[in-house]
Amino acid sequence: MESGMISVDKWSSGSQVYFLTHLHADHTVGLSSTWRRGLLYCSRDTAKLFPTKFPDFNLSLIRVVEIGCWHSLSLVSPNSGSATTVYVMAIDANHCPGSLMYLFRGEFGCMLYTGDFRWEKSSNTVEVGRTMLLNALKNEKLDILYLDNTYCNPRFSFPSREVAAREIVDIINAHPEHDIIIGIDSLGKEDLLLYISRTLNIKIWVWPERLQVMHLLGFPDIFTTKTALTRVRAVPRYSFSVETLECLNTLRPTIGIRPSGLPWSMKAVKANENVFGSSRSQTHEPNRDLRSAERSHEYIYTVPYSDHLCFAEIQEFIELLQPVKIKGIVSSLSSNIEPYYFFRHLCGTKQAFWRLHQKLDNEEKLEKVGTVDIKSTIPGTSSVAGRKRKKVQFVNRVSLLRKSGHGVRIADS
DNA sequence: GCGATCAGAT
DNA sequence: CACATCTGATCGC
Repeated sequence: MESGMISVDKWSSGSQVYFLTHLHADHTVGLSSTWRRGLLYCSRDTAKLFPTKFPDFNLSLIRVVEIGCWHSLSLVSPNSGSATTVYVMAIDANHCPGSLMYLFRGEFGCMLYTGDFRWEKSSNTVEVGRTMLLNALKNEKLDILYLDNTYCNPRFSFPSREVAAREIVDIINAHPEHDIIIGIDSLGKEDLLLYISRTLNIKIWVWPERLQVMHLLGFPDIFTTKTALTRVRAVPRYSFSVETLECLNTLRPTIGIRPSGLPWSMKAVKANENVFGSSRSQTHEPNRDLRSAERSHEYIYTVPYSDHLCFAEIQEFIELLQPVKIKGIVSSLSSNIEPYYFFRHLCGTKQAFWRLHQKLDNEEKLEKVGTVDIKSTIPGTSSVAGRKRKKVQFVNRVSLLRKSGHGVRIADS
């Protein structure tokens, strides 16, 4: 029977209340202007932006969750059918404007749903979030951690956004006579644009809808839709291509910058090929020596500016919280796998629990993550050939899982 | 005809 | 190869 209490980033029916971590499109699949399944909890910034994405949404269904304090929800226990109270605290997820993680406490125990997040040592937001989490958990164990496992593989090593932003400014400074275009999405990377603007004392062009988002979020007046005012333009990522750059270069010398992308993963694969063999005694620091910006094309620079945490940050986060159990919130075709594949040894209590489940998980993994590159993660694992045979036959199932997207229903009966 | 869902491209 | 998003096709009402 499907009768849950709480859904996070999941919009099929059957829950009493619904939580949204942030407003990126892949987390709102199933939400629409005609929503009427129940109350929707989100951050203040997310609530502000809501009407731009869902114009006719019934705003009386939205509840703003303030960061850093416990809120109580009166719900019905799916087990007993009687009233029960659930407590929730929101923490800044440091992913995009308005993004939150949610810490829940109730009859089901204590669980944290991170949503997409970044966890940089150097970040003040992270420092605040760390304190909030530790205070909120105090002497209580975290039963389940729903984790952003987007980059949960040692191959994913990249610098803080602060470092990446400096690299981008360096690239711009190295092209004083060029126009610059930067590919961004409809939400996110605002801090990068602010940093560029402040450092170079220059305005940033954005497209009109994006300017409206900036205004709604209360960013300083450094964004403009007037092309003549600046040589730096932030453009929708989908309109950013080799063809675009080649076309622009027939008019004016122009370079494109892509914050995020693949070169760091390719390099990291080479650099870390054997890393897992010794990784249990070794920490994975973000690679500071590697010059990470890469010229992937005559006019295009790709810089590892990521709004998701890297592998080393995942490790730190798990060591901090020592959850009993971890579940990844992202399923991917090939390059990441279930977090406890790497971090089982860092989980709280109940080693027997893990031993028991490891066998099941290994079998399950073949089905869920059929195309994972075993060689680059655990060299020398036996029966690799057997796993590879499974690879093809599970591709369809993996892609189904992938389409199912993010989100979870908590405390199903 | 419209929204929801999916496949494919970027 | 990753993410997040757009376009266009298809499905269901």
